[in-house]
Amino acid sequence: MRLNRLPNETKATDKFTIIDELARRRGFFWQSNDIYGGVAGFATYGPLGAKLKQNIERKLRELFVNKLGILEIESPIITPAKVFEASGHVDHFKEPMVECLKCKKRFRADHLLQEFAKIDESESEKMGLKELKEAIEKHNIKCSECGGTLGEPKLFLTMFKTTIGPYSQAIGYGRPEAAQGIFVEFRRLYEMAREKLPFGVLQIGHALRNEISPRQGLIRLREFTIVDLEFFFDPEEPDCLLLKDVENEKLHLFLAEAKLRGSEEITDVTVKEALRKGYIKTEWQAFFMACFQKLVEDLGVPAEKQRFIEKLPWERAHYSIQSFDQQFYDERWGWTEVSGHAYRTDYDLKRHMEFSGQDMRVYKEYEKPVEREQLVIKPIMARLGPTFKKDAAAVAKMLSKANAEEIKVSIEKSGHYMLGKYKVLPEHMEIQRQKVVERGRRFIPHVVEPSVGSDRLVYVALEYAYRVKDDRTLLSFPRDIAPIQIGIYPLVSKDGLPEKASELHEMLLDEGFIVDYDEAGSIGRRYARADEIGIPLGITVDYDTLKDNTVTIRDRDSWRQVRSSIEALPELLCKYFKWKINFEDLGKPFKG
RNA sequence: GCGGUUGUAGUCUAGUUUGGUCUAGGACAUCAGCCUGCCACGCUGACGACCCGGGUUCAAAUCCCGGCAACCGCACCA
Repeated sequence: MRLNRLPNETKATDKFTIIDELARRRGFFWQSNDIYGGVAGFATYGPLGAKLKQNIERKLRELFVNKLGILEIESPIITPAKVFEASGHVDHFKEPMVECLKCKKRFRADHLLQEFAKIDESESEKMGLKELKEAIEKHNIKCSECGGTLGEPKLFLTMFKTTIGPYSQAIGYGRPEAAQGIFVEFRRLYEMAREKLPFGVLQIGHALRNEISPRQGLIRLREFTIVDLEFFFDPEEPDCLLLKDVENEKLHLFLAEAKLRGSEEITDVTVKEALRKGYIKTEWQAFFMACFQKLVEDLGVPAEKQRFIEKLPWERAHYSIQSFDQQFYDERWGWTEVSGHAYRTDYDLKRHMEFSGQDMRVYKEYEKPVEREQLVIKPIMARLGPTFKKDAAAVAKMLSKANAEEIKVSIEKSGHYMLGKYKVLPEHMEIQRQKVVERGRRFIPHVVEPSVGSDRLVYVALEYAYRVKDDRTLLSFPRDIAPIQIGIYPLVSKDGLPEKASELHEMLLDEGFIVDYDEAGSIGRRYARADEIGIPLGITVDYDTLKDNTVTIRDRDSWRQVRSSIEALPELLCKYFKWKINFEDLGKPFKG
């Protein structure tokens, strides 16, 4: 990611600062462990923030788990080292750094070699520390800032490492992504999906990344909540069954090809076009990108403030062959990631298959069994034995595994076949054409992975909800994510109004709404307080309520009011919060 | 990690240059009470802070050193 640069003197009143202050003051989030000075990269959610986050995650679950039938699991954060050795994280999730001995500037060792020694990326990535050191010395690379000598390259592993139990050799890592918790359970999950592809598994949970220098509040944390969705499909049947639902959605793509040209050109295409023109390699990936655009839109970010930026090959994670980052436009930080969309292919399952020895393949039956002729080599042990003696068994095994066509060609041409160091002759084997019936095939499913940071969604929702109206702050949350749904206020705190309002409060709580009761201060002040934490509706109990059991309902964003009877409230409010009706439908216009 | 700037109640801040009535002032918020008739009214009162640790000094919010944290820049960012 390239953050847009800001002028040196940032206005003290930019949105980030305001939201940071508001968040602390009203209890959305703040830096953890403050009484001990705090440490960067950890945040605590207060009562409102915790609720906001839950609501956003609930929305995500409604979309993916409830509507699309994606399976949700929950797996541990601490994971045995083996898992991340298999996943490639132990090798890749670290950065070789060198420090200039003179000016103390630090650089990525591999990047230096790419830049100054023209060693290509794939090569420099494979280098160990020694090789890096030697290469730096050989090419006489100096500090690009001050010309000073560079120190020893050192690796910085960005996973948190720990030991499991009292055994120091039992190494564990804090997971840097929730995805591996899904991959390692693939076999069971596949059974739970009734052994059918495609299917998806989602996990929402904490992940740990020991960032070198986290900043930007909720945007970059060392411990954060990640939502990983692994969607498994048959690479030979990559069609997305749900593409119809999104194919005409417009996506703003910032393609790698444009980036390479140094251009900031945005390609505006529909999902359908993006696939047809090959901008996005797999249908399911395009589908999820459209879903996430919609989701972020529903959190308050208009589509034109969003884009998908394609990662350049060397920017991509080790497991991905195509990645897009979903970004939103942030006033302070510029284009900022909310989600990543990686085509992980069969990388992870394949690696776990290799490292664990467990079969991660699925079996798919053909519609009709396929009959085909196959050349089969049958070793004749009676002849192999006398020729190869104690190696005979090994030769026979190799022979059965070898490419039959190749052997046949070789034997027809030269009368023998070289099987490694063994020379095998026609008499050692029988070459047969066999009819083979194949009823299905085994393969490792491919995976597209949308991955999103909950904390970033919370931040984006806050930033885009922030408004100032008549010098008053309000958080204009979409009504379905607002931490508190309804405020109940007696117009004045006397003459029985508080009692009546409390009754209404109890009643709405009983109906399952999240309701706040407030009788402190003037009515205007209470409205203002409520606006600042984004309560969508305010219900005021006044003197008429005592007479005819009606109340006023106030809209946070327009400050308009309608009047409605108390009995009608539960149903009306329920519909309102499900977006079935609008504010005006809640009652008759009212002028206070 | 480096460099620059900074660190005073829940929040924003005055005071730091030139050490001393600073027992640290104000505003907003919060709480208690009065008031209240639809958009931060007013009044009375209460709660509440010098980032942490050393040092210099008769005396430190103020000066010095170290740590921590934040912001900005560099670097990093699957």
